[in-house]
Amino acid sequence: MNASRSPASERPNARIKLIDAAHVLVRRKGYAATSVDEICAAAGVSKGAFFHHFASKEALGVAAAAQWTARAAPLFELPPYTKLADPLERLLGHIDMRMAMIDGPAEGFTCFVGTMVQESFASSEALREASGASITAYCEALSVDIEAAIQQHGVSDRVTAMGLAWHIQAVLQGAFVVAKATGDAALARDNVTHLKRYVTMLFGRRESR
Amino acid sequence: MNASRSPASERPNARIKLIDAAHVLVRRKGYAATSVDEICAAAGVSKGAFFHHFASKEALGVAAAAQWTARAAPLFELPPYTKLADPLERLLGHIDMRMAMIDGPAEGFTCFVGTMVQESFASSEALREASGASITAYCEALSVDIEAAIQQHGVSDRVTAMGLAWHIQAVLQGAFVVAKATGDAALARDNVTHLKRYVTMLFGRRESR
DNA sequence: ACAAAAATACCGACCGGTTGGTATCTTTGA
DNA sequence: TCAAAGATACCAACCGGTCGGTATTTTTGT
Repeated sequence: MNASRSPASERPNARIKLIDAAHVLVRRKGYAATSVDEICAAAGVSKGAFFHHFASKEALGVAAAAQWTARAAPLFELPPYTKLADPLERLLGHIDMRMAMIDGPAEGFTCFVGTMVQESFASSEALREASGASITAYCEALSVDIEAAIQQHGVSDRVTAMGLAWHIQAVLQGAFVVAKATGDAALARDNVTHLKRYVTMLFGRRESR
Repeated sequence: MNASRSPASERPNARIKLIDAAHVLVRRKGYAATSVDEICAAAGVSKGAFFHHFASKEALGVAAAAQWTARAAPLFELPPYTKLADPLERLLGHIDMRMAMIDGPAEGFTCFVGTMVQESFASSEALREASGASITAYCEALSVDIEAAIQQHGVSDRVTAMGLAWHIQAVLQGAFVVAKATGDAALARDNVTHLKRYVTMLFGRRESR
């Protein structure tokens, strides 16, 4: 039993630096336009190190998608509103937080896996699957509070927790496209305002403020 | 006065074949991953012809974005629901039509400019601008009926015609991302159902069906 | 009316640079 | 001591783009 052993090859430094660099560069330029050399340069790591840790550029993409999921996890635990008693309040708090994140240049708030899957869904099943898994994990995390809110407040027929979670995800992804196309983060935030209004109306609340 | 003269370099055959091929290939694989050679092969045209009609790959992207706008125009004129008297009914009919279009493989119903702008917004201002213009044109066309519906039916405060048009656009773009990530067009259609429910609620209608 | 001239459409070989990936060597740490 | 981590050098395929040239159509001068 060697306790000093890292659990699953999570020790090395170059590996995580390469993944971080991929997150930055792919969000800015897309997956195909980002070269391995660029990622290495941004990570301050040699090309030999890259192919020591990853069998291919595609393998890096898969690992970066998994890391993206891990990176999103704190969003569901850390913020103050996650301690609220009412699950609907927690959900609306989450939407507010996602809206507040949409600020500055688009490459700073857009979704790594959302960007990557747009380019790879038809050409790489491995990348598509990894991206899909990351997005699905986000929706499943969201659906916990949504399900509780449905139990507590009731909701219109034919609305499921996962269905609404996917809709929230879609509005966010769509807002990112709008931000990229117009260069205007405020326009993207307006979409999330519509989303919040929809959720509020769905659960039969008066519109606040 | 020579009446047989074509108006503005719209005559050649290779040009439109190259743009059509670009629409197909970029929607399937993305802009960066689609090579000029591939586009030429798909169009059945030589590389020399490509660079005769377009100064660069980027110039083709700009032209293809403009053509994408032209291709979308009939959506606002042809369908039967565009003849309805109530602008809200026309709007809901349009949403229904967009939902019905989401079927089969994702490359068949997703948005060329939406895909392209995701990759190019930070690396090519020309492509970003051309894509943004195409999306904006769609929103402006949508906003005509929305504005009329607001006048006729009234709507909650702080909702503008263009703002709602952008939201509709965002939900569609987001639905495309969901379809690509999951490979499930039905999941993408569910998002548009949420959108239709939102619009219906916004205008104070009872939910139909 | 008609040939010369000019413009347009198109071709495919070719270029320098970049791509993802490999082979080999050196360093590090326990 | 020895395997993992990292670096250097290198490769063949492919990239966007150029080039010299031909075929066809349109314009022009008389």
